[in-house]
Amino acid sequence: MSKNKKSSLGRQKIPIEKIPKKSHLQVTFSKRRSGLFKKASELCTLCGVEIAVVVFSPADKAFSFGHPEVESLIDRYTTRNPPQESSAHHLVEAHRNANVRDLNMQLSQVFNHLEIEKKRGDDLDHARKARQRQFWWESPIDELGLNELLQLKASIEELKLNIEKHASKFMIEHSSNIPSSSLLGPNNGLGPLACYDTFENKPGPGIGIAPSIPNAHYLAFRTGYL
Amino acid sequence: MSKNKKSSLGRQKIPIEKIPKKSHLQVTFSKRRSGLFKKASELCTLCGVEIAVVVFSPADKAFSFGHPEVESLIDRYTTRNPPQESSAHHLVEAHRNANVRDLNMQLSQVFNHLEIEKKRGDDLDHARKARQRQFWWESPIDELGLNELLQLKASIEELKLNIEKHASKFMIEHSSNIPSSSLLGPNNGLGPLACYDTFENKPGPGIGIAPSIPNAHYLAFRTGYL
DNA sequence: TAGGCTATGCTTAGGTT
DNA sequence: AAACCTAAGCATAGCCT
Repeated sequence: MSKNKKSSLGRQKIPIEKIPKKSHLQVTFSKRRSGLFKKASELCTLCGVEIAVVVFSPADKAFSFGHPEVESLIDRYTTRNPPQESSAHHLVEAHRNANVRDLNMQLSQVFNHLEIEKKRGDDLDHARKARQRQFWWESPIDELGLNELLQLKASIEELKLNIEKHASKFMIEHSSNIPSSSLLGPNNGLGPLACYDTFENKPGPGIGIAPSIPNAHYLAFRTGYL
Repeated sequence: MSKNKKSSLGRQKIPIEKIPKKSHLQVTFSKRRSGLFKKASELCTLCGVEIAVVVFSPADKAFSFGHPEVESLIDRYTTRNPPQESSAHHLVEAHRNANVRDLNMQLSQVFNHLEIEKKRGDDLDHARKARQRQFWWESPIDELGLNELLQLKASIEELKLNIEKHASKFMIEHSSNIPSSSLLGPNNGLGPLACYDTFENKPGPGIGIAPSIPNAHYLAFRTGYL
């Protein structure tokens, strides 16, 4: 932010000769390669011509750019294929289109995958944030107000009773012949929890960020978070 | 030359799309082709790499640049990239007219984005799974075994007591002058929960997925999930 | 490693010859 | 067409994150 010190000297002229420093060379190769490909693609688009570029990196890795496809252009170059309307050309053309479609397909697939992944990420993130908002009673206890504490206590009492019922049911089912219905009624185990619904959706007056009141069902028995 | 009229407007921006006017197109093709070859040769020299460029003009004439030679590089390229057209037949017709430059760019961009989103999704998902593993008692109650139920009940009883204490503390602090320490001791509110540590890390025998036992501290007072 | 930034050097659109 | 001119637009070297 000083006025007398430039943050950069800007582009400096370099001699067109082999760059001695490896790291430097690597950066230049990367930048100029993409620049070259961009120029090729622009020429391609502006003039509607077909271009293939193949570059072997310093590490001998092959990079290529081609419209339509490197292979078909190479083919055409080596065989000096005349254009238009010949059956051979139809094959080449078909191959070319096939490659274009292949690229399109890859793009579609990857794009779809991206959409899915993005949505998944968004959902997970949103759910996490919602959780933090919804389950305020899981905050440190010292941050809870009296109202929240009392509600939490009530919920927990109900929860405890429910746990006891289920424990009893469990013991009965696994240690005697007394049918559980005789103790617990026809409920399937979720039924008893219905009573906790009265705790639901009751706004918490003490805390602004609390959109709802905890209920024992959610506290311990919600099946999933995301 | 006149003093109030510039001899040239200089380079003007043009959209990267097919040039409609033939004469313009021809000039541009010529200029940009030589520019492209120059760029290629510079990259060649600067980085000591091998490059082949093949361009078919609008009149379908072949121009090429190559170091060392186009043919040898083509040879090298083709031997390393066995042509695969098996996937070519699964392709969608809809996008066949899109230009490859855009597709390549989109593909790269989308792919990069995908990598980022996927990693984000994986992280969130992993955290969620870790949660589910850690807080097994939040599974549906019917999936808990007797042992888990009993432990849960015990934890909840302790939790309830703790809640009551805090509620009392809260009421006292907000309605009288009696210091909370006289009722709760010097603990900061988290202290009393330490006793629940005995519940920790005791493997639940009934459920294979239960790596730990709940304790009231975690059950209600953990501050974050991810 | 990859991207972003900035100031220059380089390329090139639009003319003219 | 091809060669040259001008100046605006782009590419990119060096630095930083």
